[in-house]
Amino acid sequence: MTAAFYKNKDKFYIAVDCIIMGFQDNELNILIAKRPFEPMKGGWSLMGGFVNEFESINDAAKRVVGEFTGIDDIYMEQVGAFGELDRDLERVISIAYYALVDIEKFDTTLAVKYDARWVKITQLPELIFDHSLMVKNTLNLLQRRAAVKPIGFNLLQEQFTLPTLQSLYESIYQEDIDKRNFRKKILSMDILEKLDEKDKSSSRKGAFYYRFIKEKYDQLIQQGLHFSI
Amino acid sequence: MTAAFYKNKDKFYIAVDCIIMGFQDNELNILIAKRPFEPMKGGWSLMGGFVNEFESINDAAKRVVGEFTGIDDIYMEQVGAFGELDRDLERVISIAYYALVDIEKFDTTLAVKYDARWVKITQLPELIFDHSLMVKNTLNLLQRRAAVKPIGFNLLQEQFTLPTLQSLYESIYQEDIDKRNFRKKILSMDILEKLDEKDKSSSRKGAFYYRFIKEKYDQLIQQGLHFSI
DNA sequence: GAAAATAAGTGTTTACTTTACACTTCTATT
DNA sequence: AATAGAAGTGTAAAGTAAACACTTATTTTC
Repeated sequence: MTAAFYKNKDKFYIAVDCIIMGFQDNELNILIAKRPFEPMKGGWSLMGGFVNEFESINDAAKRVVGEFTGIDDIYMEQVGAFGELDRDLERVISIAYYALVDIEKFDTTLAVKYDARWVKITQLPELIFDHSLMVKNTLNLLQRRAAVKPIGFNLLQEQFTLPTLQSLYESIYQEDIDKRNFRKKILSMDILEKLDEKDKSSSRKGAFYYRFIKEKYDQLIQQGLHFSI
Repeated sequence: MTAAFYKNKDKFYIAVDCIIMGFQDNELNILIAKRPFEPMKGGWSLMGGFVNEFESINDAAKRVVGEFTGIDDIYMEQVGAFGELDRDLERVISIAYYALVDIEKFDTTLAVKYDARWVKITQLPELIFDHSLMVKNTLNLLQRRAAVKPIGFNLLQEQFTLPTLQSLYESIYQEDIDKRNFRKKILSMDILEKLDEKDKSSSRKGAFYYRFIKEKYDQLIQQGLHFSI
């Protein structure tokens, strides 16, 4: 047999649908848009696009997130492939990726261009096709990942306060965390650097800024230890 | 815009590649075969097939595993989509699934038909394309899943001994487990039923058989408790 | 039929991790 | 000078995980 072996096989459109997450007002937000074309025109949808012949699926996802946010150094991970029959008019198999972005870097002119907006994860409307399922699976995956890898920092600016970091994890796990226990744990890993500057925007006392130091994290791993929240 | 929107998009062959796992000789085994066609003819390969137009990707995976094992009540889970450019001569995007089967139910005539064989996971040869990566990701996923869900039983016959169950987990985690701690933990969940019969095949004393009772597991969950090894 | 061989089976102690919990400090505002 | 409000701090108790060695049941051997 030769390449002709493939000839009688079916071919499919492949979409990438991206769960683009940002952190705003102490909550995870997801970028969604009104779908501009049929089918399901006008329905709320994740940001998506089609895979092109000469790009990998990972590259396609990176491209799509770049198109819709203007950001291109992005932490992404695949959620999985979704391929039920009734997903679309034409058969489309979709591969979902979540992306963690610093919402401050978001190019807001693109929100206008694509009729997109950031919506709190707790207040998402019903999304088209299986997009709601994709979000559900993403949150699941994110909860497992964020517990053992320092990926949460991708959602924050370089400098952040511990109260902010804590509320990020509270939003990811959707449950309250004890302030003392949280600080004890994150600081004991010695992967953060305390800065002299304070953020005074949310209290009179002000909260000190910290930075995540990747080198210190790498050291931790080299010692056979693990990140864990 | 209408369905015509899709018209200028590229289409792709979609394969499902299945990491079919069985448990034999106290070790996880994976079913692999010599590839019968080009490209990479003769290379070691996972069991795979192409997705057809009128089946979901999950159904395609079930079909493929059925074809190669003769078993059709199968625990499966998607590992993820693999879509690098150099995977094949023609562009093929592949979706990997792992399947946990009771190797006793395996139809051995199919092994002959497809030139397939069970190979210990610790002794796998280099596989074609990104199949080795798929196996690696599967073991990773399986380790995380098996720790919190009672999926290991899918690899065993209905009756099994605790020493067998333990060696299954040891093979999944690729590390030794303390016998007393293991028994304490698994028995404390009260999801197994001890039978009167013994397996005398591997010791003079013989080891009692146990059965996994799904109803007891469901009860556990209802009580807000969790399976955990 | 007694002794040996071998895997199955059994509890307790120690270390570690997680959870629960309340007051003081800092600083802007009144 | 007093007040308001979030930031910041430590300890004790409970629960979980890890370490560890001998007895039991049965077949095989002599």
